[in-house]
Amino acid sequence: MIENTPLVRKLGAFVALLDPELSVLASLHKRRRTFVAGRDLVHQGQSDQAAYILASGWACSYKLLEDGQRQIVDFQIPGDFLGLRSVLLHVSDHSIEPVTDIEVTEVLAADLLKAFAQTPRLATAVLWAASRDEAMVVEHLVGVGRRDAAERMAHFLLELGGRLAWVGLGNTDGYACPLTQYHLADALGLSAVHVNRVLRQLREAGMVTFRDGFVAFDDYDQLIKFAQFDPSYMDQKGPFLP
Amino acid sequence: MIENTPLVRKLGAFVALLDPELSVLASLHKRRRTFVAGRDLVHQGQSDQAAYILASGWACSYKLLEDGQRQIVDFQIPGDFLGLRSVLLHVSDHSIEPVTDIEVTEVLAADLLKAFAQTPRLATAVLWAASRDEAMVVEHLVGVGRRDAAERMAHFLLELGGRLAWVGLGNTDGYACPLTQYHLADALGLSAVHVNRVLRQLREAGMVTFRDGFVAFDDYDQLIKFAQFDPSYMDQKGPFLP
DNA sequence: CCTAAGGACTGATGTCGATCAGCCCAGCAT
DNA sequence: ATGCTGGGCTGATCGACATCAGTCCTTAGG
Repeated sequence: MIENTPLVRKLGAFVALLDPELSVLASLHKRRRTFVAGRDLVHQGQSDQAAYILASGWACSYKLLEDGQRQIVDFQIPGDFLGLRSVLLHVSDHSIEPVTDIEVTEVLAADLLKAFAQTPRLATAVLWAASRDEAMVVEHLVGVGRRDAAERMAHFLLELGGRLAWVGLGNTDGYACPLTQYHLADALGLSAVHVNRVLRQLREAGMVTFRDGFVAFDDYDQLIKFAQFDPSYMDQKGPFLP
Repeated sequence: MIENTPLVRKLGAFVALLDPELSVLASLHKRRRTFVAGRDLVHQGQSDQAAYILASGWACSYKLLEDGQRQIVDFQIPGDFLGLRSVLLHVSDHSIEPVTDIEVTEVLAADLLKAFAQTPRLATAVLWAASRDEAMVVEHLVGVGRRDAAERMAHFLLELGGRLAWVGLGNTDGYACPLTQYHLADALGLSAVHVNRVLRQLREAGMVTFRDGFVAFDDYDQLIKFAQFDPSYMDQKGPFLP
């Protein structure tokens, strides 16, 4: 029997992966490595030979400005690629920090490109996955550009919840969330102080409570409405490349 | 002789395209169509069977919020895909508006997927191109999240200049730019009023002048420094998939 | 010829969120 | 037991940018 990793689940949503593809995919999983929370595994500007697939834990990718400010671009949860773009572009345009201790499997650039050459359907599947990730970055951009702090926070917590539900780590009641308020601030383009106030505001409005590493949706429907959250772009469609 | 379109030039930067790939690419170019400025060619929520490759003119992709605000995610210039993500994800999560009258060639979803299956290297090349585009959206996100209005504007104008230079439509002196101040506002997450003030400020500082559809870099080096612009992520690397 | 409309531009006023300057608590190390 | 550190939390002040309310100019249309 072929293994059923988070990645296989993710890609399988787009193309019905056949045995040859699955075995190529399995052959990619090389060394298993672990990293401790807080110590970057990739630095901006570094040129990389390997990408990783996140097996457990949370990470975030971010960019640093010269004045020391940082913008978190995305959080990665199990099943996500780390540093795929770095490999394709030959150099990392961002840094990656584990939010918690994490486990990853290493994928060598050469192996990945070879795998694409051998199994075009796999390349298409990865392209699709990358598109979904990009759609999320775009949504993030819209939030930072055009939503006020509270809407932005609400939207962010909902999206994260959707992604987690998606890999079995959450539901409409809530989810475990190891992020600090500083992480939220850097992701949402706010100050940590203001993040705190906004969280209080949402809590007092009876919509979400984020406390002790747990996000609880107190009134899911109201929150969706408040955030103008459109769940459709996160819908899982069945495979359409047979 | 195989044709040399902007797209071929773009993809050729990553993989050395061979004759079979080039002919598959050529076979993608189906109907040629034109659209007039201002009338959307793709609507948010619409499900699409076709993507386009922009042959001439400028377009922009944007998302609309319920309250009527809009965020422009990216501008497309000749050689760029329009709506590639819509095709891959089966539904468009954004709208596309031609900024000027444009010419495009249509690419049918089915043809594209078939082309990927036949020529894996082409799929890899498109994945690479998509990664570069995503890197740009990420940079955009950083700007909107963490830079003040003037830096944001400066950075944006430089990046656009880089992309245009890249397809032969500009250089370090400046470039023709059909955008209105409203476009800039919607792209940068500012009000049109403030865009105007910021442009004045940059002009009076002797860095850039944007006037009458033309962006002139008055002091390129100073502007780069001011914007903390890192040109490296736009560097053209030679092909590395032989 | 006159009007309408879009785009650039400006001053006055208002507000959202940053910044500054702190307190409190839990866990951990000396 | 006593600091120290990281994270959560809070009030006061300040500033960047939005909003409002216009003017001016050019082009297009009746």
